[in-house]
Amino acid sequence: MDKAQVAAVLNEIGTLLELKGENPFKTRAYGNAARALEVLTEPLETLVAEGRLGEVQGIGEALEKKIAELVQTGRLGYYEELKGSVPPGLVAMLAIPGLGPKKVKALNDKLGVETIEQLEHACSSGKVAGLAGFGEKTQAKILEGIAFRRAYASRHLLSDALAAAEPILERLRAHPDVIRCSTAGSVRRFKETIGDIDFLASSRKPAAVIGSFTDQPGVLSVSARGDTKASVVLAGGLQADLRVVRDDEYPFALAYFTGSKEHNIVMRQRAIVRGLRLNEYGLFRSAEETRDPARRVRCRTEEEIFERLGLAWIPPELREAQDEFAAAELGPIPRLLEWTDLRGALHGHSNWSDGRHTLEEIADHMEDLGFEYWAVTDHSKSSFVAHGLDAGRLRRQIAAIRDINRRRADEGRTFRLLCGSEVDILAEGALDFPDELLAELDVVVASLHQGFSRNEAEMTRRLVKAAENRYVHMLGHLTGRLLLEREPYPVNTLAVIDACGAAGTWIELNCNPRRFDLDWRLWPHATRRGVKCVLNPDAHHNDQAGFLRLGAGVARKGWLRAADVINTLSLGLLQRELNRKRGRR
DNA sequence: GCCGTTTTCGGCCCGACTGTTTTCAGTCG
Repeated sequence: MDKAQVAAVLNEIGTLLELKGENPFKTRAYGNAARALEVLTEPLETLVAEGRLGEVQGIGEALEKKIAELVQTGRLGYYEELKGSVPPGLVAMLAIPGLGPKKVKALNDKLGVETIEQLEHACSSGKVAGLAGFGEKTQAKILEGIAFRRAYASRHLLSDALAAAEPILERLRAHPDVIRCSTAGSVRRFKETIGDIDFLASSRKPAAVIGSFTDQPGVLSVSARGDTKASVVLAGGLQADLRVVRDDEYPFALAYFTGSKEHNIVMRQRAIVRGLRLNEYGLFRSAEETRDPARRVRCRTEEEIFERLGLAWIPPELREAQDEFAAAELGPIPRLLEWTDLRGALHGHSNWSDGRHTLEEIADHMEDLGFEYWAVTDHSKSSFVAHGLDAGRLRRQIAAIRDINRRRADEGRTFRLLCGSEVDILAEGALDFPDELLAELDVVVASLHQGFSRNEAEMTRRLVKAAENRYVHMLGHLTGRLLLEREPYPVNTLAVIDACGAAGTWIELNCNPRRFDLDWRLWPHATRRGVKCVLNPDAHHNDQAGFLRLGAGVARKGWLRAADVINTLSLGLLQRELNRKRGRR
């Protein structure tokens, strides 16, 4: 079993233990261990084989044994026994708002409910309202939750959340009673998928701000509305929450509601060690009084809160309780990539394959946006559903691009299209075009589009072989995942990263919001191995140049700086790097 | 189940809200 599978089992054990009514700290330990595994940069098997698993923070004696059993045998007796003792439908019920482990357990114990369908039936017939601790409102809320779940997905793409958030934030900014406002939560942290959208505002008249929020266009229903807090459901099933605080509380509330939960826990622990107490209202000098402004440490910005806790300011994207505290203790966090650092992109499509626009339209649009270069990398012949190019059409496209560039040069314009291909990686890692043809191109992206059902060893071998080809500049969307749709194909990403490091091959961060592939969690490891990143929109339409802005936020989550990203280079320096891979000067 | 410059036991982040209660448990973020 690989670490992702082990982590999934540990998370599930945590959930199952919750449903059995176990000590909440024990159940949390499983979640913590799963998170610790996800960011390991050494192969899990190595740690297990060398008996060093216990050295990982969050993994003790008991979990070390359980994880070793999973890695070595692919099974865990404890897990199977536990799983057998809890009806699988109970886990699904936890996803219904208002239902936690205690209530689900009560429903199961007292009514024998084991599935969501049975729960719906029990609610409809009024049995749930009669239980101790339940009532009419809870029963109605459960029914509503079941219907909502059926109608909408529970998580959303970052791009959808941002598109919904921007007009709401504009409206807040324009409101006369709003002093400061921001998105918070996972949107502000640029998580690749989002549960709900959080907003924070400061005001002297919270009721007016709350009213404007719940009454705005696009709100389908209001699920909660208090004095300082409201929740609404937007079109598409997205939920949006607004908290309104006093302006002197704003920086504390912003830090608090940005999270992540795990990051906040460490922040609070740091406060406690310093004899302070941290919550969403402030940082306080007394352990007892947690609202009194007179005892609050004065901080006007998030920066000052971090400073008071012995830390440099941590950009929201990094607040995932991974390595940000260790880094922020040492001094300022390095300047992370900004999307405005990007000078162009190296993976995009035209209407020669499955893109929308002509070469001229692409050149004009990208030049207008201020880019210096843009690579056209249409599909190769094996991707026939995408109208992949054969050798003849590719050579004609090269000529067409050279012609466009020549005309621009004559007019004294510096923008250039680059000739490229997104060449298919075939079985056994062979490429869809011969090396002689690849050598005629400026840029080569190698990607997998077929044969996803091979096993991990084969998939890894194919990618490693492609990475070792001197004409391949980078691997495209390395794991093939489609967020909320399709899992990554099985591949040993660490081994592929190592091979890229050795061969000087770059790895793409595909900025299509359905992909964001390679995952941000792996970039710190890739950077340590000397692998450069390329931020690519994989654009099929000119509007998709905007994907680069989203991708830059995700790149920041991976601690990427401008120097780690190839397409921050000017055209001249880029061309030198493109040639260097091929052993040319 | 983990962890230790209060180290092998006794803690483990903390407050708001909701609905069900008559003093609070459960859920959520």
